[in-house]
Amino acid sequence: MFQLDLKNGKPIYEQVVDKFKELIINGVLKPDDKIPSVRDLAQQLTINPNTIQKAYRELEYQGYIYSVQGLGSFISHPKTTIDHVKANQLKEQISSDIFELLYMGIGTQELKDFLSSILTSWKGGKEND
Amino acid sequence: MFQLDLKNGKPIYEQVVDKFKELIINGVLKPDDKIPSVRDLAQQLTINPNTIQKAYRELEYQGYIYSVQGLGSFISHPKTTIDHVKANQLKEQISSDIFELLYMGIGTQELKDFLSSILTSWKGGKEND
DNA sequence: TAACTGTACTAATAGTTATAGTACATTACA
DNA sequence: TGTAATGTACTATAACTATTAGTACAGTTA
Repeated sequence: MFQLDLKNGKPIYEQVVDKFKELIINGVLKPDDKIPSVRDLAQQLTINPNTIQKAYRELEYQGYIYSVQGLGSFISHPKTTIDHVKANQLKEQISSDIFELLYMGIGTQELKDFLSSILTSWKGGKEND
Repeated sequence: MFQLDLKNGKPIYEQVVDKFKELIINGVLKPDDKIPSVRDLAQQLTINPNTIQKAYRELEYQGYIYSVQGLGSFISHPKTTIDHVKANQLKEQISSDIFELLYMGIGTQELKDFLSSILTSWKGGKEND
């Protein structure tokens, strides 16, 4: 399903969480899609099942998947209400990253073009709904 | 000089690093400004000097400060060349954060306005050079 | 010399991460 | 019914990280 970088410094379960979030946000995984079982994915990635379980628990806590005993784990439906606390955290992160880029000397026009290209490339799986 | 959140989950030395980076990037601290000694800042924040030392070592490694034995630690002059590896890492982080905001349901126009306001507010201490 | 500075260690403690193993409840299906 | 697969919840252990504590040394200033 995807690759891991075990020498990344970043905890394995966080890498799993991030990968799934990326696939969900980019529309590769769609609502009610089934994801591999804890034991299967652990075997595929040759890591311990507990590590996957921790990742799935975190993904469920963050609202990206839901799990049903005996059935498996599945992609959640997007929320209809915005979590403003989380949104503001993301905004602050974006803000400080942009400031750091500007401090490093990136051109204002280059930065604008980069941000425009992100907005343009946003499809997010909405087109197939 | 600033406040710490000891119950943040984030390591203390990383919080110190981030705070200094913020002050430097926003132009509050200017090149060759002296920052508190390892022992002084540790006393101010009531934490261990080794934690501050680790933060300063990291800041020096990242190029934000320079230290001179017997003299103290000071704000570095901005680099004249862009670190493209670091710039690309920042771009990827910005990109995924923006996608996450869009996935959460933030309006495209609201996002554009937010990004514009960041660019507008960029002064970064260049005006007093 | 005395006081301050950064730097480099060792050691101990607490917390986190990952692995290993076990057990139990729920679901689907033959 | 029974079996296999699933999620879930534990305990235990080892390795690593973060933090504190203490000591020591070298360079700078007055």
